[in-house]
Formats: sequence, structure tokens, C-alpha cells
Amino acid sequence: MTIKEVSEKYDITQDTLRYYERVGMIPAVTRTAGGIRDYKEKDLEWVELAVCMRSAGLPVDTMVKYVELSQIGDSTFGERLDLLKEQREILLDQKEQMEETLKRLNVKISRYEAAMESGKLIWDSNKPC
Amino acid sequence: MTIKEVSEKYDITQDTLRYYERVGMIPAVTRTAGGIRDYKEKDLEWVELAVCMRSAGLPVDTMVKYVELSQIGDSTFGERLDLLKEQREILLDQKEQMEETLKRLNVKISRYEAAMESGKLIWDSNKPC
DNA sequence: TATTGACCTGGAGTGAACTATAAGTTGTAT
DNA sequence: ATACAACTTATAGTTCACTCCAGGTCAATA
Repeated sequence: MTIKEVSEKYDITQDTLRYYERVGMIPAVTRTAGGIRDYKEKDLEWVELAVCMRSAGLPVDTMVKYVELSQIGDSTFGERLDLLKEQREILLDQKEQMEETLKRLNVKISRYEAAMESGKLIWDSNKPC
Repeated sequence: MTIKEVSEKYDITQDTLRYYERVGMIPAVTRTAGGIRDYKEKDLEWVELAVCMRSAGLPVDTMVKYVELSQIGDSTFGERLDLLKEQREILLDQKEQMEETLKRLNVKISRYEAAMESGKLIWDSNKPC
């Protein structure tokens, strides 16, 4: 699969795909004799994982670390498991923070809707809401 | 309340507080005769809102827009409501994406745990998991 | 009144994650 | 064989959200 096809499949730019490979967020991609990238099944799986993790805000550094450990081999199982668990904790915290903010947004939206309906303010106008 | 106290209360730096004010993410803070910031109740509420929204990843620009609309007055109610609803949609999407990633992390973690227990791999070692 | 520490502004610097550019190579269609 | 699009690398530039610094002002204390 060419870089163009992969970029379309996962909706990221070719530049980003090359960047991910360059910094080690995915292992070296299979190449043709001429040096052109030819993404195989295993390459695609790494890309898919990278895209998924980045879309949740997981730092590039962390994925790089994970890939490095994977390249070393079975001896790094424990470390990889620790890394994954740590990231899960971070994501859970972020999710909670997001839910907190969503709750606030909902309160504000309700107030605005009530205010628009009744045609008048129901809170001090120089305060945020 | 001094900037030092506010920075401690909300656990952000004084520089960040000044930055938020400078870019308009919070309205101009009350000052003493000598020009020193003296955060009043309404200032604190704006700070608190800013911190909450930022912690969920809402862009600074968006908060700036919201503050600008608020300064204009009641005529911008509709626009503010639209802005809040739009941000809610974005946050909900992000939350979904996060849940997706969490699910993946959980699958990976389970596999690693199973592999460590049984002492052997249960997936192709050159694939991500 | 002098010193000291907290505060002020304007502007420059930083780190993360891309994103763009230039100059060259590969591969395909005529 | 030649044109030309799609690829390659190395490197520089951009955006976002801070973060730091220099040089100056304000205010409480000895």
C-alpha cells in the first residue's frame, strides 16, 4: 500500500506518516527495492494504533517508548504492561475532567436557554454565568 | 486577592494568569490604585471558568471569543449559546474517541497480563498486539 | 528613608506536534 | 527515451499554549 493510500485510509497527511516513522512512533516501514514505502499489514496495524492513541491525546514520546520496548523483545513485557496501565490511568483522569467540564457546559447552556426564553437575564451580567 | 494567592488557589502559575488576561481569555482584572491585580469575586469566577475549560482541552481562542461576546452584552446571547453548544459537541466527540482508546488499552492490557501469566506470546510478535 | 520582596510590562524563548519546502530519485505512460 | 507525477530525504517553519527574563514600580518593614 502506498503512502498516499494509507494517508487516505487513516485520514492523516503523508507528512505526518513520515514524521511518525522518523521519530519512531511506528517501526520502520517496509520499502520497495527503490526505497519507496510499501505499507504491509503489520505496518498498517502500527499506523492504526498510533492514530488511535494520538487521537486520544496520548503523547508521541509515550508511543515511541512503547515501540522501542516492543522492538527489544519479550523481555520487555512487564515494562510495556506498566506503560499501558499508566497511560490508562492518565486517560481515565482526563476523561473525568472532561465530564466535569461537560457538566458545566450543560449548566451554562440550560441557563442561556432559559434566559433566552424568558427574555431576561437570570444571573449577574458581569459574571461568567 | 493577590495574584500569588489566586495562582495557589487554582494551581496555575502567575505567568499563566497574566497570559490569560493579556490574550483576553478572562476580562481585565480589578487593579489597586498602584496598578497591582486585586482579584475580586467576579474575577475569580472567570479564572475558575478558564481553568476548567482549558483543563478539558478547550482552545484558548474559543474562550477569548466567549469573553468578547460577553463583554458586548445581552445582544450576543444567541451567539454565546451557539458557541457553547458547538464546544459541547466537540467535547462529546473527544470523549467518545477517548473511550474508544481506553477500550483498546484495556484489550492490550488483558492480553499482556494473560501472556505474562502463561509465560508465552499469544500474538504475532512483530505486530503491535 | 532605605531596603527588600512582590508585583508590573513588553518581549523573547520553549516544547510539542506537526507542516512546508527544496532538491533529488523512482516509476510509469507515451 | 523522455516527460512527468509521485515518491524520497533533510531541514526549516508554524501553531499553540505557555514560560521565562530584563528592567522597572509598588508597598511593607527595619
